Amino acid sequence: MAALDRSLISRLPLFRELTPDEQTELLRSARSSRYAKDTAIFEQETDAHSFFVLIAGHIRVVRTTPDGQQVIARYISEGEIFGVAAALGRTTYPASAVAAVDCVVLAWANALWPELARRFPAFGATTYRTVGNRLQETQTRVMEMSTEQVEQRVAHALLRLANQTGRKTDSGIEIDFPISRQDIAEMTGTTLHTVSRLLSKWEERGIIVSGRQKVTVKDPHRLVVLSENRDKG
Amino acid sequence: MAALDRSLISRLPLFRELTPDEQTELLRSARSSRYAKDTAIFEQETDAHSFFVLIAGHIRVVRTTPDGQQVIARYISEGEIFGVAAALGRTTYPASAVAAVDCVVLAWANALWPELARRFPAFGATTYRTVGNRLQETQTRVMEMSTEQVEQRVAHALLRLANQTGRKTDSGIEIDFPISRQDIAEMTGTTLHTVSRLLSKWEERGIIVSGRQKVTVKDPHRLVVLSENRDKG
DNA sequence: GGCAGAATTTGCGCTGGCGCAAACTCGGGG
DNA sequence: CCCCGAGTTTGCGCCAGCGCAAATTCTGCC
Repeated sequence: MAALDRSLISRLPLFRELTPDEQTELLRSARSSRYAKDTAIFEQETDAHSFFVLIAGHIRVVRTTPDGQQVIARYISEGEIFGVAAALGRTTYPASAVAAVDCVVLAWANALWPELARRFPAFGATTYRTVGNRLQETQTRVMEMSTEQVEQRVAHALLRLANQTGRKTDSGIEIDFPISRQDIAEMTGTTLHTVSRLLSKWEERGIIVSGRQKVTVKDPHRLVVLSENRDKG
Repeated sequence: MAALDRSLISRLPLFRELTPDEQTELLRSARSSRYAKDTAIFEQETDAHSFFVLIAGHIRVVRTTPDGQQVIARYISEGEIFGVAAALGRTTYPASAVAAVDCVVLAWANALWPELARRFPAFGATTYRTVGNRLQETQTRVMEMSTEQVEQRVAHALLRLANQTGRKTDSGIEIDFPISRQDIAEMTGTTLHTVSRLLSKWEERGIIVSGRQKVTVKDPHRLVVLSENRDKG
């Protein structure tokens, strides 16, 4: 394996508080891998052996129900840490991680976590802050599913995707990885049919443009209105 | 304030890995308070000043939407740590904590967290394990809300309550704090009307008995069947 | 012991969104 | 360049569960 270059991580918030030497040291214990689109980085319920940082690409975190239905827990963007079972004392991964596009990933063996967290406190702290954010986001999602209509939830989901992974184009903010109606349905607790109908309606009104596995938000503001308003359908 | 007795916490899993001396030391930096039923230990969005351990009672963790609707994030039982904003680098509480019955609570100033976590690694590790469990539970709840019918969700919620806080009586497993139909609705994303109808139906069939702010599970097994089965209404 | 208010039950009508099915469209591999 | 299959759109019928409303039953307080 080639030595990993510090430039891989020096720009990422997760590592920014570390000195160059520390960054180099942290990298020395990591291994890097590529994952082709639609391959799994790890699978739900399997023994957690490593934790990861996404260097390039997008990852879909998916939980599968006992009867095989899938729910998308979240998307991971570049620079984010994921699969942090070790930091939370878990022995298995509670979900699967699947490359949404070709990805580059750094991995550390779980056994290294205690030492790394001790040696680089800022790294540990950032990780736990991330966990805290995800817990809150997940609870927010429970709230949305409890109190909002499907239309509001899908609007919220698109806005979140646009913010987190949106790429500005001349026609609007494009979600920069392939995402199907089915994916959006699995993020919002509805069916691909309902998502399709909503996107069609919004496209008619010029709020978005969408194609096969592709959504571009043209008018975020009107989407915000939809996400807040129980009526105004 | 009277000195806190080590017997308060020595039986709790959170502290069991600590030596008696360590337990005493940990207690020295804590303060204990009582909260009457329906009073708040902390409020959503306010500055997080402390983290807590519940010594006696039951606590409801509630999130309120911008338009005032409430969702119950979880119930805290005796011995559990809660309000751990500090450990996750948050500056405000993401939810409110309200005493479901009269409660006794230990509190530590947030500023103490780093030192305590360093000094008592087992304490920190247990806390993070708890956070990990809650994250997973919350994601499970998202899954349930995405894929299950209301009847299944309410059955799941009752089973969870019975397991976590159930008290065995001669007539079944009684949830040992006052819980209204409205509360159950806020846990499962439905309305008190629907909960009431379900409980009535289950009572007719002898699966539960229920009264005002009270539910006793008589036949957990049939409740499990209901929680798993999309039909068999 | 009685009363006011809270919690619960139950009826009824309506509808958002699901399930099913069929048609259509697009993009990539052969 | 054409074909195949995945992804998407759209129509249609139905029903779980919500919203509203009213009646009923507790229960804690005075």
